[in-house]
Amino acid sequence: MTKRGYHHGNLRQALVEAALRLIAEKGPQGFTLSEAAKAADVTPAAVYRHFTGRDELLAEVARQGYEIFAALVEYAFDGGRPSALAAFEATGQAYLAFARKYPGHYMAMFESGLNPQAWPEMAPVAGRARSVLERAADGLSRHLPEERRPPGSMVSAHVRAMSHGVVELYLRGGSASPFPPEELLETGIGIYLRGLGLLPPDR
Amino acid sequence: MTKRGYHHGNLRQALVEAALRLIAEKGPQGFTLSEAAKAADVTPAAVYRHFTGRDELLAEVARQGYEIFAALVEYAFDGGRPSALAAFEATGQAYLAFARKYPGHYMAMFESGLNPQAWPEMAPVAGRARSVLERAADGLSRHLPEERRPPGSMVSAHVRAMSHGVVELYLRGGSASPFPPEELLETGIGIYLRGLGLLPPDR
DNA sequence: TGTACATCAGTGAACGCGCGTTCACTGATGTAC
DNA sequence: TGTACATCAGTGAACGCGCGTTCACTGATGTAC
Repeated sequence: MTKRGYHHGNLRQALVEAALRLIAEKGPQGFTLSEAAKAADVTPAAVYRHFTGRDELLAEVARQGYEIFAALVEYAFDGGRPSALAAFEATGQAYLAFARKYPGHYMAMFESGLNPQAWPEMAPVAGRARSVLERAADGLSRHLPEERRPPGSMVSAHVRAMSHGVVELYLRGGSASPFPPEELLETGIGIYLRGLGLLPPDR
Repeated sequence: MTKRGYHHGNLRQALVEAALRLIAEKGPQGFTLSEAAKAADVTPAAVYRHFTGRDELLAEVARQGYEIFAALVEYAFDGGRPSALAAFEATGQAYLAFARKYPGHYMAMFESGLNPQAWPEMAPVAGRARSVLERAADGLSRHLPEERRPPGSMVSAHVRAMSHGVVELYLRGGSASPFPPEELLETGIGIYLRGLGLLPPDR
């Protein structure tokens, strides 16, 4: 079933995976084309058979990350059990779990500084994940009285911001905190949803 | 009043300021000692009269950033008007304003990946800003009934996470949002404080 | 099945570049008398 | 005020390194007959 190509086999994907490991280790800025090539047991020049250069390889890593992330989020909401609210509450945790489980993808997506719009293959995939989150948030806020119903795009931006902040400061970074990142995020989002009126005011 | 040194004047600070501009332009990873030297009209080797190397220069930039940030936060809370709550609400905005006004400092502090603990001159200053925020949060949560009173260190971590997330995703990053970062953060923190019970449930 | 040929993935050497860092030096500044 | 000397901030050249990228090539694989 594994169709081997001419020489190496599937060098393209092997390079992506090597890059993934390197990015997770040293960050997206520390990742180099040459090292990725070496890790795939290949000359740097060979990379140019599959990518136009360093940046396109990095962009492909990010693109695959968005693919995985979008699938994850879609699945979480399609099977939104026991309730849409509970599923949405889990969003932040999904974000955090993704950052833990796919650090290379996460860094390429959110810490590399590359602009999704500049890579035509990446933009639509990135948009998909975002739109799922927004629709879920829209669905939720419909339970609120109209006069204090923030748009779904705002709610999902809030949750995304807090999740990303926790990842960068307390999962990744040196910022010490007496609380594990998961707890920090769970409590933070809980308080936020209570503030929205989606959870009862007392415990 | 401006005491000129031997040749250049105050090269040490001139280098810090050159670095600041470069970091703001290209990020902390893109900043190089050689370019900073050139921007200060000096040979790269001259840098070694004032710093042990590239990383120490970067660390000094971050240290000065923490100094400014700590002063800013301290001032905001000492004159906490019209109320401690209002002052605390403004915390996030102060964070965001700092990121806008001092982008080079901000990046050196939070995006360079350097560990404050590794730089003895930096750690205490970094700790000062954090402790002010925590004490302010502690003061606030004392208004809450004991059974739902999260520790100040948790509340300030939540606010810090959301602020940082907004900066990275919506101020800095390419993530488009229909809302300006300031609005996103103000609404986010408002909802959060409402969830804490520090603001009335309705508008 | 066997042979001649076309394709093209990966090689190996080379390029120009900018990096951080070192070192012996030089010459402007500060100081002692 | 003038002179001899000490200091030390900044110079200029050099280093070894790894980077991304290019190019003519080679030889394993696929294909036509």
